Amino acid sequence: MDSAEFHAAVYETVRLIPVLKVTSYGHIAKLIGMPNHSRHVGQALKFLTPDTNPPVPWHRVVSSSGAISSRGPGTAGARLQGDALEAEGVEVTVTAAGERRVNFAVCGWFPEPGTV
DNA sequence: CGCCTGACTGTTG
DNA sequence: CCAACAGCCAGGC
Repeated sequence: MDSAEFHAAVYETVRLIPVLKVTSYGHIAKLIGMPNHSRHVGQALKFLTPDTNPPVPWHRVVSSSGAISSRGPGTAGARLQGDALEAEGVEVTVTAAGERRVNFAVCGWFPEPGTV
């Protein structure tokens, strides 16, 4: 699988995430058969732009702990992701440190590979 | 070929 | 809950 196929696989999988559900980078990696490529899932997602077509609901992908990883300077990206999730009706918790996280117990989506 | 980086993860104390 | 560590691997230099 080359880089382009990897990206495509990640995008396809992310589009499978139901509304009001979120999952983790690591799980996306497992679903596409590459359990050790969690970092590259993030790399594939950052390659996306608001104009990407068809659209990919990347905001439904967070770290394994449910926290939204801050990328780049400040919390701009994480804030936008949190807003996008809230806009869809997902419960987003904001800690005292301003860190955004989602409640996996309520909206976690972790199907076993092969069952999707 | 080696070294560093990163939208990561799991274990340990 | 948080910090430190140790794996992980493609991509840029």
